[in-house]
Amino acid sequence: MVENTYPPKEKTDRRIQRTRHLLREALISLIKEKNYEEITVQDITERANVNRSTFYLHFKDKDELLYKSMVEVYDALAETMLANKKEQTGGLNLDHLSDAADFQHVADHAEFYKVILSEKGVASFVVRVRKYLARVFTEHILEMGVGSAPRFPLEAVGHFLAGAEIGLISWWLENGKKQSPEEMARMMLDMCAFGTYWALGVPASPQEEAEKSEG
Amino acid sequence: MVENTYPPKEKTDRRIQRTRHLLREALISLIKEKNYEEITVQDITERANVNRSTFYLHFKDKDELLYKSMVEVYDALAETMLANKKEQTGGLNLDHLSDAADFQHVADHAEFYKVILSEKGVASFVVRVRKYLARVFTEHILEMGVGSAPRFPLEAVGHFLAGAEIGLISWWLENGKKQSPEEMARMMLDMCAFGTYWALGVPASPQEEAEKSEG
DNA sequence: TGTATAATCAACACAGTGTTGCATTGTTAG
DNA sequence: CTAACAATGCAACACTGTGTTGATTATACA
Repeated sequence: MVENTYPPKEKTDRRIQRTRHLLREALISLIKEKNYEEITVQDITERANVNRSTFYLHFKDKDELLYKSMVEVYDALAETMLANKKEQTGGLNLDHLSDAADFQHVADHAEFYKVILSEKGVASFVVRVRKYLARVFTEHILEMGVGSAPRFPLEAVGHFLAGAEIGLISWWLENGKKQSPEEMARMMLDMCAFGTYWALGVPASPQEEAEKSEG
Repeated sequence: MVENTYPPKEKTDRRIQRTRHLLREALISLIKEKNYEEITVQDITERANVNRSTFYLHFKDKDELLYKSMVEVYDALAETMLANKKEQTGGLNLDHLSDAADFQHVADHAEFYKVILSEKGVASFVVRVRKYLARVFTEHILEMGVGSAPRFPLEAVGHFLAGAEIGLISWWLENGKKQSPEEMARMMLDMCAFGTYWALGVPASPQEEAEKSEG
């Protein structure tokens, strides 16, 4: 009897699991030491203690290895945010935009994100995540029902939020994750909702308050 | 007589200028077509119509070529922001944080930034710019004199702002720079000062307003 | 125009790649 | 437990790109 499941299981053999895991770990471990671009397949297989030809049985090249690792994390992120969205019950508001769930997700994959968001990291992944976040934020803003007169293009706001979140996350990871995911979510939410003047405990300058009430 | 100037002029010879310019342009042009990592020195010299060995008379490898191109832009950015800072006269406020000058700088180097911030771009440059912006923002916040009780670590706010600005810039460039630098600066400033609710023309939710006034 | 020096060209050893055929080992199903 | 077979190890291959060299040609500048 054929199982005919999708995605195909195919990973039953422990050797496959073991090899792929070793290669993945070796790559992550190497990215900590040198730029991704400088890493060779030889380096990876050497560290993984796997024959070089075996590498090619599993991956086309090192990019595919990285890509498949990324997709795994990326899918987990998407899943996290989707699940988070579904449990929303009416009364949508910006709270959702930075529910602790996404910071929790980052914490769960801290090592991966720390490496990949660093100077030694991979541009394509960061940009992809930023675009993904921007899309999610923008869609959510739409569902929230914006007021009669949004002052700026919604997409711009989405990208602003996405960039800001990545900025916060990078700072968080580089400084040893001293805050809890909940604290980080609160930071994100508060700064988005009330602005940075408020976050700093500084009153907005007079002319700006004037502009605000006139607008 | 020895000139002994610093930095050394050395670029008097037109041949040098010409060659380096050709190589730089070739690299930028190639990044538009394929990932930076896939580009070879051969590709670059071929497109620049320069002998491969000539390349090595000027640069150690393609990383150095890119790095020197980056530094040029990066220095220009730093200079822009420093000049901008100096002409501030008392009454510091967040306005400075996104004076149109930096968006103007990006506009002046639009092609470079568009490529380098894209999926095909270079992680190290983006991270470096983000960190630089975060530092500038944080320092400025300090000089501004924060209130007695900043609610979050100042560095976190700095990284939030830096990420947000990069998010906005990326969106701007990807969408064909339809806004003027001044419009972009206004977006950045307003969203930072008043928050995204305000930017969207949506009132903050009641419990948040309560939290705000209690804080 | 003369001279310094930049660019070209051909050739080199060397790194890493991607693939192959065959031997060896480990896993799983029966 | 054992047989079948799938995954891995191993050695060798052609190929591409690198970084350097020495001799030669082209050109900028004074």
